[in-house]
Amino acid sequence: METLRERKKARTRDALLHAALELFTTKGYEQTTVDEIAEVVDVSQRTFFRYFASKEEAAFFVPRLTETHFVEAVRARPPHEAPLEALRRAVLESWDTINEAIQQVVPLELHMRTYRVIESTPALLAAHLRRSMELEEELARIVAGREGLDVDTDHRPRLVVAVFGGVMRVVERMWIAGDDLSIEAMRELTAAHLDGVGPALAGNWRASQSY
Amino acid sequence: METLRERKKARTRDALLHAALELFTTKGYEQTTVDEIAEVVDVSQRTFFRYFASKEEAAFFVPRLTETHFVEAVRARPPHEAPLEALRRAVLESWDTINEAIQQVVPLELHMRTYRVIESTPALLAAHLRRSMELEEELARIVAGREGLDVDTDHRPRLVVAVFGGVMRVVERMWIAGDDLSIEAMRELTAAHLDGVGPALAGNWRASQSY
DNA sequence: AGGCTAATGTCAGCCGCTGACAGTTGACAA
DNA sequence: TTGTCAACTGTCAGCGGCTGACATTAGCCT
Repeated sequence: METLRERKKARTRDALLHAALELFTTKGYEQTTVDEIAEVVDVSQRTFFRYFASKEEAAFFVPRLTETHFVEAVRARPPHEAPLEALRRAVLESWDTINEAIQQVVPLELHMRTYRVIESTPALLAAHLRRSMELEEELARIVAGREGLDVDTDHRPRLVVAVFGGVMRVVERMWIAGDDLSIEAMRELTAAHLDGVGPALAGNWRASQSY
Repeated sequence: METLRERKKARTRDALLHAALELFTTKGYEQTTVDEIAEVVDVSQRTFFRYFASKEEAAFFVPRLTETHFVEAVRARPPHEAPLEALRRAVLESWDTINEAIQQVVPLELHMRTYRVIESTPALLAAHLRRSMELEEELARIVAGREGLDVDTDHRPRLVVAVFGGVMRVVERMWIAGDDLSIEAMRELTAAHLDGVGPALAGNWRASQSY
């Protein structure tokens, strides 16, 4: 059974998150002060920083959820799949199942708008890229593990992951720039672009020699 | 002939830059306050911000020089070279000629140490990655221009550039992590790694079909 | 009911950064 | 050389993100 205190905390956090994203997407990230966010929820500014380590963290709360969701999907892939194939299936699969997880926290449409803000706000874009880099490092280790390789001596895991990450970033930008902000549109873009690079890199590593 | 006023300005800027980098590399970027930097040079904090738009900008002053140097080297490459080949030659070439340009502003060794700070300071790393992304966009357009392609319809320019950028970032990290901080070491790492990926992507585009 | 602890508010303060205004110093012509 | 103009600088006041310390409130548990 969930205690009252816990429910209250969850409600405050959700309210803060919702207020923050709503303000970010309407008046812009930089134009929004933490005081404003706190005022909407009617708590002190100090309380905001007890829930979120920084203003930035509020913007990235949902993206963090989708990340862990995706990484788990990658780990769950059968080991016989080629690396890029496993990554590909994991993204597409997680796109399908992430919706409900997101919507329990924030309206999907608000999340979409937030992505646009992230991409168009220099400070947030920078943070996003750094996080992507950390994610790629994690993925490289997973891929290396699947293939029985050492990520420090064999560079191929990092290479595929880098290519994969590069494609995903391009897809993100196209999705955000386009009109259709639906998950289906994202699915299609992802599939099409990954199919494009696939042939160039999806060879059977275990049989081929390294470079 | 250079006026006294201009010389004074240049001297102040150099002093601020030097003091900033020296402090960043000894006590760390976050631990260094702008007041401290200004105090070393014996100017007001306000003056610092008249020379550098932000504390960050001081850290990236020299990197910005090397960037423009490199981009110009790429533009100068003969158009018959394949894209990746042109990029490869441009980096290696600019490594050789950038030294003097740097040393006119800051001791080379201080610049090296600064790179380590950038890579190990989250906020700086994030800014560095964002700048890399902007640079890749510029390079993609240059490559597309050379090949007579439209960067918005044909994704191959962005792909090579992304791969190139990915390799360069890996090389940067290895160089910084290693003991040999010389330009020669950087040259070797760059050459070796680019030779590795080359074969996989250096085909003759104009003859081959797009995917 | 009352003690314990988690959650919150308040306050003071640091740091990055900016606008406004005044004072100083170099440039340049009369 | 001197006086005028423009550039450079210092000072000050203030905003916004963020933090530590301490007091207060509110839920939990016996």
